[in-house]
Amino acid sequence: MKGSNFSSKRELIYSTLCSTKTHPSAKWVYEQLKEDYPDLSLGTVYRNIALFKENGKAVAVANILGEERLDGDTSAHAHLVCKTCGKIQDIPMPSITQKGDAQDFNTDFVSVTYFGTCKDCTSH
Amino acid sequence: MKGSNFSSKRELIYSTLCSTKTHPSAKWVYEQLKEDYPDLSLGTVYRNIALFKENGKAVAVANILGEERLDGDTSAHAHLVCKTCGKIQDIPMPSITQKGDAQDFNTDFVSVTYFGTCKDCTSH
DNA sequence: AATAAAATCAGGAATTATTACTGATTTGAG
DNA sequence: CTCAAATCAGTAATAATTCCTGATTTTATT
Repeated sequence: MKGSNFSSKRELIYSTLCSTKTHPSAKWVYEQLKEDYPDLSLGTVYRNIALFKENGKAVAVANILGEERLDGDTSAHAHLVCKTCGKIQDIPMPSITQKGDAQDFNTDFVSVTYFGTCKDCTSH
Repeated sequence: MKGSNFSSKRELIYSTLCSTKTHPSAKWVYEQLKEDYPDLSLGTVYRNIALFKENGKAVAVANILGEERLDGDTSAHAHLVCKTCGKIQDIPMPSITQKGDAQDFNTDFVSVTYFGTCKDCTSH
């Protein structure tokens, strides 16, 4: 079954994704690792991240400045996204009312994101 | 000033974006228009949609199946996104608690999105 | 209406994020 | 140890999006 085998590269990619609060892009993960693991391929990073998303081990936060930004922390929390510098911060998940009835929709994941401008980009 | 001039193409693109509840991609908008306006360019659609986003006249809902999906309705509402077929539905905006204090963050827009599987994709 | 400057456009090239393919390597089960 | 399945590197291919240039349209001003 896909994604069930052990894979040292997969563990590397996952731990790197989870090692930061910056909500990185796939390319960032690749760049962090390629120094120490020069035989790592960008394609492998993309493929494994796709697996993580399928298996609910990672989520896409937003597409910022053309790059999909990821979060290996799938616990309930919301995000602040600065449109100017692209910085993404975690904040506690606000409590939200139920989305009415079932709506004939099977929800896997709720995303709450505040788009705006961070302090640094406001003051400068 | 950019985006302030009248432009017949811009109006076309905007009205097409607002004419549907399907939350289309830029390419979809282009394809709707190119029949009747064969001298419309895809680049023009992208450029104008970028202006709409800058000016708060449109928002990106999510990147689904590799395409950025848009909404010309910027009134407060939430979305149901089917990961399987890519369909996006509007639902009323749930009431959410404040995001704590100001957090030193100037919020322009709050996005609430439920990712999951729609009825059609669940039953089949 | 005529004109000039600014804004916008088409068309296509260029960029870039992401995916697909292939043959080699690694892993897991017997 | 051996074989099949999973995974990988490397690279080619794809596709979304942006950039560039010269032409057209719009706006402001006569």
